[in-house]
Amino acid sequence: MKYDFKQIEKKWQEKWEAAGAFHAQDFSEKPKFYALVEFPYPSGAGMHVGHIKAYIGLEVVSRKRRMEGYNVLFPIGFDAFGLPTENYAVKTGIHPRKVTDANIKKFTQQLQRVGFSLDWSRVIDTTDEAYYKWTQWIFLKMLDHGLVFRDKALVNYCPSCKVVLSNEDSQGGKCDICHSDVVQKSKDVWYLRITEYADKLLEGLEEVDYLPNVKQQQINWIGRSTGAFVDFSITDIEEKLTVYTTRPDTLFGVTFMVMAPEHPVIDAHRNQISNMEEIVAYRAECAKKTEFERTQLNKDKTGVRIQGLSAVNPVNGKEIPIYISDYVMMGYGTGAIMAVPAHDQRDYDFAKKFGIEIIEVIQGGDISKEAYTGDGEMINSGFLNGYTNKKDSIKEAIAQLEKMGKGKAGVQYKMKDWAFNRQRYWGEPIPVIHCDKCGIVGVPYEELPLRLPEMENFAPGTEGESPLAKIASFVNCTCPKCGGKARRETDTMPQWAGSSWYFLRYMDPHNDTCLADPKKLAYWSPVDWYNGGMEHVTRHMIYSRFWHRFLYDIGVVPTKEPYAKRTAQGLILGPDGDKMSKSKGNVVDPNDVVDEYGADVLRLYVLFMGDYEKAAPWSEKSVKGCKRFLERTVGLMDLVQGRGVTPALESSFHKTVKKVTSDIEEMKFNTAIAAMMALINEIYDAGTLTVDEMKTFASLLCPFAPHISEEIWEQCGEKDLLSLSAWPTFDEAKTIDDTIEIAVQVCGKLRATIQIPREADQSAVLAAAKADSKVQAALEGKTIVKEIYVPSKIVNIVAK
RNA sequence: GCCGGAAUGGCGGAAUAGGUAGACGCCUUGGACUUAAAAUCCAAUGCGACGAAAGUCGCGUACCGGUUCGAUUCCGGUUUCCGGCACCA
Repeated sequence: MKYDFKQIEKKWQEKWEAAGAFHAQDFSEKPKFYALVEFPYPSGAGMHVGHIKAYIGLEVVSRKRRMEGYNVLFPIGFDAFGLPTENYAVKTGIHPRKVTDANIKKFTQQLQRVGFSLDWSRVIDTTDEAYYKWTQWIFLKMLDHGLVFRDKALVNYCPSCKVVLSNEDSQGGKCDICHSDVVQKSKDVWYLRITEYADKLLEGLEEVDYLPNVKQQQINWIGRSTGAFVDFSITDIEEKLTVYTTRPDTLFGVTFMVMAPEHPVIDAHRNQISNMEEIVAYRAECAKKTEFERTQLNKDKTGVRIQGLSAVNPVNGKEIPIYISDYVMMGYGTGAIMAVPAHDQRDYDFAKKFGIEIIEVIQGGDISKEAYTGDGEMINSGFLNGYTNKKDSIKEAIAQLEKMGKGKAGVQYKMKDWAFNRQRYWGEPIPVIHCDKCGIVGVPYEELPLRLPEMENFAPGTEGESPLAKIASFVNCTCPKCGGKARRETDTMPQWAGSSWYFLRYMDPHNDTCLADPKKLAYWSPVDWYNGGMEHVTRHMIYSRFWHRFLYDIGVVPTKEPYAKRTAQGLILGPDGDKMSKSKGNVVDPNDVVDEYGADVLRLYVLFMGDYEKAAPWSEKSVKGCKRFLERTVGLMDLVQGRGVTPALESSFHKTVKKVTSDIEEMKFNTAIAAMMALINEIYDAGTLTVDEMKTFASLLCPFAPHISEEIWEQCGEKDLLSLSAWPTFDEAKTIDDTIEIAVQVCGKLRATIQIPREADQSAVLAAAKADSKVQAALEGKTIVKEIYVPSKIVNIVAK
């Protein structure tokens, strides 16, 4: 038999398609299995091999599960709204719709050439109005439930892209898209109240099976901390200054307070402040710095004392100064802190610079050198003196504060509300109308989808306005409530919107009366296994978990959590060991590999190159090794004779079936393939195998290299598709050898290996070990002190 | 700085409820086939020393130390690298 991969791969892809082999059945009698991979953004560059790696893991699992009798849903779609396409449209004048369609076509063709067992009847496209109708619907539901609000805020603004960016999109002070410097700008911003779901998102993690580091990253992202809100009175004014602290027990060590420069208390009491000019100047200085600069310059503390206002420590009545400094953020806690320089390094640095008193309240460090943040006995602390346990002292401090009416226990999160608008064309229009009389009014549900209007110039307006603002017919409308003249919102939703619920749409992709039929949602939910990149485990996963939990709360979806299990694949690095990127020119195109070696070789190599969860560099040489393996597999056909079992191979077959079966479930694809390679080497040594063994081998190989496996299956006389046939089984008893090899050590050093019957007892094994000539040589002239036998593993004889 | 994860031959990587380190593949070397090359097949292949050879001995899982009959695996410390968060009070 010849290995003509081009002809074989085309043949089987057509047969699978004609048979609808991979279409999921709604409401089948079989157990369901929903495998989800992160749908791609269809960029103009097409897919690279990293995409293949991201999908191939669950592709193998899905193919195996189908053979095991599951009703498998393994869908794909396209997350097609987004800036790169729009930027391309601005540059070339080609409509994003056309660009998107062309890119989707290219991605589809690439995916199909690799032979993925995806259900192509359920493809979704987030830019399809039949899809984004429901994205808008969910937004309106959130608006109805008070989870949407609008606020003027300093936002991250990219002067080059002319868009407002979320904190997540502007990390490191650089725009995620064009990498130019981000500046601060005051804007009206739409927010989703994700912070209201912080505890639910945290609790939900307890019931899901995510990789431990994925869970940990989400916990850190949400950033829950417990502590207390403490009220400080301010001299001569009524208002109190409330701070948040995780260590209320250090209150006796408070020697000053710090507010964020923009704190509203300052403006409210400007008349009492004698150095307002100095404060205004400092504010101007801070505004010039981007958030990135603010956080980078964390060594050198700057600030200004507010002259005319001072605070009173609620536990000891001491009057203390108040400063403003940009090391305190308006966006976390209350925008003001109580400073405990003896036990917080930032406060310590500030106190040293401004010559403020430092009072030690926890023993154990040397506060002449640095702040002490460890544990120890409380001192100089009135009613808290003598406490040595942090938990107890905090508890006592809160109890006392509550008694005095000066404070209460509280919780804070690092996670912020989700800025949910972009001034861009290629996104879902936010379905909201501004009415002078009625305020913000949602577009009526029956008017959805609110379509993206046609236009020709996609360049954003100046000052970060959306291109949609230029279309009068879109902007001008009537208020659905009062019927008066009104203006339509012109901002669109961020890239993350469409991907926050796409996994639900796959369950019922063509429904036009609801986002998905509740019966189908009930059948398929939740996603059994979700695989994707580590870069998406915080933003995308937390956003989508938030949307899903909201939909659960309003009775739309049947489960609290969308994803039962989450894994992540490692990157494929370029042949040079660097991250693949267009600019470095080290990108490997899957089409090139398929052309030269075939889809089965590509699939096998991506799985074999290393631990699936770790990064590994591409190696063309090693690709050839996988090709050899498939050629040797084809070559087995020449050795086939007879039926039944080849005695010399029987145990090896059972062992390999066992190993491949369990390795796939653990995503240890590399060792599964290694086991099949080892088996094939054994078969060549034996020089013969039966048709039945050949078929078993093809079945095992099918999830990895399905085209050649189907071909072999057919050549063995089978009429039905191997992809829909049964997964091989093994007999545990036949994986156990009668004769086992035991290593014999003398004083911990390996001296010999002996063959013994499995059931041999300890004395027989030790006798055999001592009878070995090499062991005897090592024991020569020594007396045996101790003999250790670990059944079926090792003998160690200790001698002096 | 904080939170995760990792470090094993020339290379990608196997093996951890403590038990023969280096499976499988790549590279390399020798041989077979061939007019020749490619492909294929067979053999060798952690490092070092001795030996004509069969072989023998020693050293080896980032580094230092510990527990143990026995440590890549467990414990303490150090270094380096990768990922995430970062003035979060």
